[in-house]
Amino acid sequence: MKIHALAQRTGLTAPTIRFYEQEGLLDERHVRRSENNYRDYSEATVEHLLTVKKIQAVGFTLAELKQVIREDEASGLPLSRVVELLRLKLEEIERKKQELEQVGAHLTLMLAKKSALLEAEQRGKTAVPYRIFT
Amino acid sequence: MKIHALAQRTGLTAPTIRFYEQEGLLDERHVRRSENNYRDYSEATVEHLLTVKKIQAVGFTLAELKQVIREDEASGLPLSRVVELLRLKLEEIERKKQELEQVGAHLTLMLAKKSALLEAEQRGKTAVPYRIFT
DNA sequence: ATAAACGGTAAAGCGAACTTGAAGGTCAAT
DNA sequence: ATTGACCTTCAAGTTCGCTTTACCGTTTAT
Repeated sequence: MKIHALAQRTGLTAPTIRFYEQEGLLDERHVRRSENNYRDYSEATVEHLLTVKKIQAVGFTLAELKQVIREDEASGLPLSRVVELLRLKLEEIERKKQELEQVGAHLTLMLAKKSALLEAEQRGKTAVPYRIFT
Repeated sequence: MKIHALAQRTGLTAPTIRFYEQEGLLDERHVRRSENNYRDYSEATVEHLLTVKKIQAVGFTLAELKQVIREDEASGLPLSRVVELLRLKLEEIERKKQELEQVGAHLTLMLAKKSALLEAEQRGKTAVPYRIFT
């Protein structure tokens, strides 16, 4: 399978796949070349890249992914380690969510204040002095 | 007030303040120079930068901020416009939160599956074949 | 035979928000 | 007078995940 076919199958683009290779997200067996120096992929690579996409989709960065792949190549990545990594990432996501919640709450407050002010202004027809965003 | 003092007061660094100036986040009256060509700031700039920080903290980018500052300089930024901007940003934050929620849900599922597998493995003492992260 | 479609490489660009580095001028204290 | 702290500018580097550009070789179809 040549690179554009693989791209089709995985929903990535050819440059992205080359970039992933360069970044070490594909190990030796996924980087075979045919006579003409074209990259030649197997079904296994389709699987591999789909897995990469999944892991990325749940919030892992490419650097973390690379690390995981290397750990797996080296020692087979025990299940307990996978569970640990998932737990850590889940905590990270939760933290981010909370941050957003706080920002949202803050924004909601600001909005309420400004809306009230706006209504007062419209009712009283007199411009109320205020600061932008405070 | 010289730049490091301002940095102290605002919790920013001097390079960041210079960068903000360069990016147009400080208008003329915040960019005075004294004899020796050192930047010389007033209390008003402390206020201004703290406001910038606040707006940034609720999710506006520097580019958006710059835009807001320019609108305000030009036409005084009507309250109705501020309300509109806040509303839009709040929607954006909500969207991001939902994304994180979906990712979190997905991660939770993966974690549950792997945890179950891990327990089975420990109980049965026989390594269960599995794929990392699937 | 030739043109389109595909493959290859290397390097640069993007956007966001800064940080860091190089190379120098100024000021306060000893 | 000299050290060290602080100021200046301009340019380049950082991180992330790609995309784009430029330029070249190969294969396939007509």
